[in-house]
Amino acid sequence: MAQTNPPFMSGVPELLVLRLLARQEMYGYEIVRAVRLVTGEAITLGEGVIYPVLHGLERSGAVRAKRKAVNGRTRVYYSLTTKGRLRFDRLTNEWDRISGGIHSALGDREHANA
Amino acid sequence: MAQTNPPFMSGVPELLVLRLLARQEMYGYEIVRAVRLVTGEAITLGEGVIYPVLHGLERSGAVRAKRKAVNGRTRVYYSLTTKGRLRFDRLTNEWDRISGGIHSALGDREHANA
DNA sequence: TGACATGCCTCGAACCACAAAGTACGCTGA
DNA sequence: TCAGCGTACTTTGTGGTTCGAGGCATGTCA
Repeated sequence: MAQTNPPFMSGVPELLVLRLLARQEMYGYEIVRAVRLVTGEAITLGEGVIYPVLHGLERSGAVRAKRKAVNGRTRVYYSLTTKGRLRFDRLTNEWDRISGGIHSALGDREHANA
Repeated sequence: MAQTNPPFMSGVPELLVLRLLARQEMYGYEIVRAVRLVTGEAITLGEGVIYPVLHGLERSGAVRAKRKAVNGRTRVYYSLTTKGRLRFDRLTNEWDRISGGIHSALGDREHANA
């Protein structure tokens, strides 16, 4: 049912969340919409994906949570810690390595029609 | 132990196998070494990854297997079917979409240091 | 005889992305 | 007053997938 493990998406939610939080602190619902924006509509992540990622990152000390009351509503703002910054750098390198490798492999696509 | 679900690797083995077989027929062990080569050492896939992928692709009709005796050893050569060709095209589009989205999101990395 | 490369295969574990649904609040309009 | 909608956070269950380790067999070379 849940079309799980779609191709090429492992690790991507975490990378995108870290990327957004590297720029500025944000809250979950905001991140959900921001992901669509910054990826040019190419990637959409539901709340069921974002919140667990956020909680996992907080548990591992990569982000810090701060509750704020806005319009009588409570929002949980997340910001990157030094540890999160490191994790983001490491993940980015990893992404560059993998996507670079695949780019090489896909290479000259016109020659693929053997 | 088995460091499963490494970031950014879901769907990648299948894509690479299809890519190699789109060029020419190959056997499992050969594919293992070829992956290292065509990705510029960026990606290494063990036999424990390649063989299950091959079997899955065969089961779904994307590749055809042909046994050949070479030097008294039996090799199983795999070649792409029309169905496999379609699957490869679809996966490639998917890869372009996702990697493009991430590229946009990562965008100007110097501005990431908020 | 032993060691090593080739070649195919299986197994179990852990991880994690996802959809769906549930809770709750505040605003607006009828 | 009540319905409906957008915001905001959360939990649950599922299942697909990669991965390391290792088993088995053959051929070659020393």
